[in-house]
Parts: sequence; C-alpha cells; structure tokens
Amino acid sequence: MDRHSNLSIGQLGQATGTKVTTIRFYEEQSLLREPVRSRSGRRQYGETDRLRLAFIRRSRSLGFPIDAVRELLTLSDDAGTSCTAVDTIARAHLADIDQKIADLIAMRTELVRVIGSCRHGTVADCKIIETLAPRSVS
Amino acid sequence: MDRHSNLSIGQLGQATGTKVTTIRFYEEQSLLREPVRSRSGRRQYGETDRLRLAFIRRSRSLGFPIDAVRELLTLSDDAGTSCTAVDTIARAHLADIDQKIADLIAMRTELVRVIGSCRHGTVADCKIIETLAPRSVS
DNA sequence: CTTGCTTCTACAGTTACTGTAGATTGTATG
DNA sequence: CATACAATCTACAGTAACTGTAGAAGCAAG
Repeated sequence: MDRHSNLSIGQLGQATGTKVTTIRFYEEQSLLREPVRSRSGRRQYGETDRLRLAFIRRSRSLGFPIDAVRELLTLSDDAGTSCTAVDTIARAHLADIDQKIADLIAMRTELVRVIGSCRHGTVADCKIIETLAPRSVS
Repeated sequence: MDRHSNLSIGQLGQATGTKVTTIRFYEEQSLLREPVRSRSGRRQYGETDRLRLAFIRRSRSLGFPIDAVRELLTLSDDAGTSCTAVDTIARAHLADIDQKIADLIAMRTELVRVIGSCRHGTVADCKIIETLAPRSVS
C-alpha cells in the first residue's frame, strides 16, 4: 500500500520541484527507472519514484555531479553489492561531504556576523572570501 | 606586501585546482577582474585573485549557481553597499545554506551508519534516499 | 638558435538541463 | 455528445557552465 500512488509526470514534477523535461532526462540517464505506462502511453509514478527523485534533486543542489548521485543511488539500490564496494563508495563520499559541511558552516558564520553587524547599524566589511580556506591541491 | 605575488594563469590554476580555460571564462563573466598583463600580454595575478578564485570554486562545488556566487562576492566587494542590501542578500542565502547543511549532515549520518555496519560484516541496506526529507514545494 | 612548455585568442564540444514544435490524449463545460 | 483546453507524448534545438582544441606567439634551458 505505497507502490502505486499513481502520480502523473506533471504531479511528480510539482511534488519535487522538477521540470517535466528534466524527469524524462533522468529516465534517459537511467537515474530513474522506466515507469509503468498508462494504456495511452503516459508515465505513471509511485511514492518510491518520488523519494528517489527528491534525493536526486537534493544531491544535485548540493553540488554532487550526476555520476556521484548515481553512485550514492547504487548504495540504496543493490542490496547485493559487496560490503567492500559499499564501504569504498561511502568512504569516498564521506570526505567530500565533511569538507562541504565545514565550508558551509564557515560561510554561515560569516553571514550571521554580517547580518548581526547590520542590525546594529554598522556596515561590517564582509570577510566571506577569507573564511573559506583555499582547498589544498594535491 | 601582498598585492603582487605575481602568479601566471597556470600557477593560479594549479593553486586553486582550476583549469586555465575556466579562469579565462570567469574573467569573461566578470567574476574575476581583468588582471594586469605583462608586456607580452600575459595575465598576472596576485594573492587577492587567488583567494577570490578559491572562494568561487568552493561556492560552485557547494551547488551555488554563478549568479548566487556573484551576489555573495558583492558582499565582499562593495564596502559601499547599503546595510539593507547586504542584509537582504545575506539573509536570502542563509536559509539556503542551513538547508544544505541539514541535508549533508543527514547524508553523512547515514553513510557513517552503513560504513559501521560494513565493519561488523553486515551489509546494511542503505537508507540514504529516505534520510533526505523531500523538499517542501511552495 | 632550436626544442619544448606556457600562454594567447577564438571557437567548437560536453554536461546537465530547459524550451519548443507538432501530434495525441484526458477532462471540464456547454 | 461536442469541443475547447490543458497535460502528455517524441524529437530536437537552445542554454549555462565549463572543457578542449587549433594555430600563433612568448619564454627558458641547453
């Protein structure tokens, strides 16, 4: 009682903030499975598709390229994937995620500081550039 | 004693993990100022450019589109920007940043769980998709 | 002075969408 | 039931943000 909430492509788009064309694009890239079709050929989606698409969109907006999203999805998809493979993928992304979190917190802190100083009537000069330490390049 | 560390475009690319062509692209988009040129016409960069480019790259990898990066840069650039304007920009991005942080922490937690279960020899089925609550659509 | 690497401009190609055209279908009134 | 109007279909062209390549010129080492 969940598989077949039966969303049209338009409704799925609405529910996830995704353009209809983008959904078809993800299908073409096999990020989304080919959905069941109605007698007249229209795509029919369920709750699982909605969660999956929401995940894809969120990941993309966090700056993960399509290939990274694909990898993260395999963690969910293949219950049959070996522990070693899962571990490798998960670990690889963990380092990246930690870096992203640290960067965002630094940005956040600086923005809060600027907003605070604004509230007291002062235009603080924003040091947002300096707060992100340059990435160490191998 | 900082303005003129005199980096070539190649060195700047190295220092920030950016392709030379991408640097020229950012210049064209006025994310980077037009640099001083050597007598023979080669671009010469300084420490300020390096920090700025590092910031741009980091922001991009965090999923901020070019226009958002441009806005964040104006916070740093225009000491003359009004307090109201600064506050508006900063606040607008703050909400986005908080959402990104929450998403990344959720992903991180799930990855850590999967890695942990792997270490104990079990293949946990990864619930990473479910951890990101679907974005509420206005 | 030549060999080889870097940089230059200009433009074509790639990734990840986004929009559009023309046909078909589903549905909400008159 | 008709018919208008929105949603969907396929197919393909356009956009954003790079990325690569060609051909010419600069520079440093041997």
